[in-house]
Amino acid sequence: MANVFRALSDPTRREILKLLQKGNLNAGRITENFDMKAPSITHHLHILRNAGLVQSEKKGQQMIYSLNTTVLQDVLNWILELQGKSK
Amino acid sequence: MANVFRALSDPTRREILKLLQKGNLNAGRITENFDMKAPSITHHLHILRNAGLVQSEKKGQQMIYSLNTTVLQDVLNWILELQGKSK
DNA sequence: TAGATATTTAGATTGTTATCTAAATACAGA
DNA sequence: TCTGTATTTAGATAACAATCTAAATATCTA
Repeated sequence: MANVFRALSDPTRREILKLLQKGNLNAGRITENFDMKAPSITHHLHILRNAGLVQSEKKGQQMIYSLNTTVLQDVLNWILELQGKSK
Repeated sequence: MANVFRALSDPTRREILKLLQKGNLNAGRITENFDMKAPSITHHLHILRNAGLVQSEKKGQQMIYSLNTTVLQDVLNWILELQGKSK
């Protein structure tokens, strides 16, 4: 879960997640949304993938990224527990 | 809200919050729980305070820290929204 | 197969963060 | 007022993270 928290701590990565919420995107499309070079986005995607927050699938020469929110459940529970609103 | 995410991204700080959930503590008591020198804990407490996650009150020569979970609501909503379970 | 496009990898640079030691500040009690 | 205790501040160091350029890899299409 530490990986998830660390991944979420960066604003670019949070914005990537928001983009993917609207639908799957390839790396190029994601990059278009930021004032940043492609390798930097690749780096962020790698961290997100490592945290389990996104999944990737190769489709021809493109890499399609999709959101995976299941790992957020732990984070959610952690916060709820801290708030004393659960468990 | 970015400050909150950044504050939560560190494991020591998350543990501090967990400690404070059980009750208010002065800086010394918090420090006892970690294998770390006092100035480092002060540093973490400063970041937590900046994020609004803790409050502090001077009591004699001690500084009493307490948990404030109200700022977690935004984080919670952000996550729920990403999960598509709200808004 | 050659050239174009999409993405990633490698390596460098820069900025940020966590930690430490030493010193400063604030307060309490004799 | 002096001494001890609690906490923070200042400044240094080392590890980590974000970004870039250049190059490598993979795939598509003519």
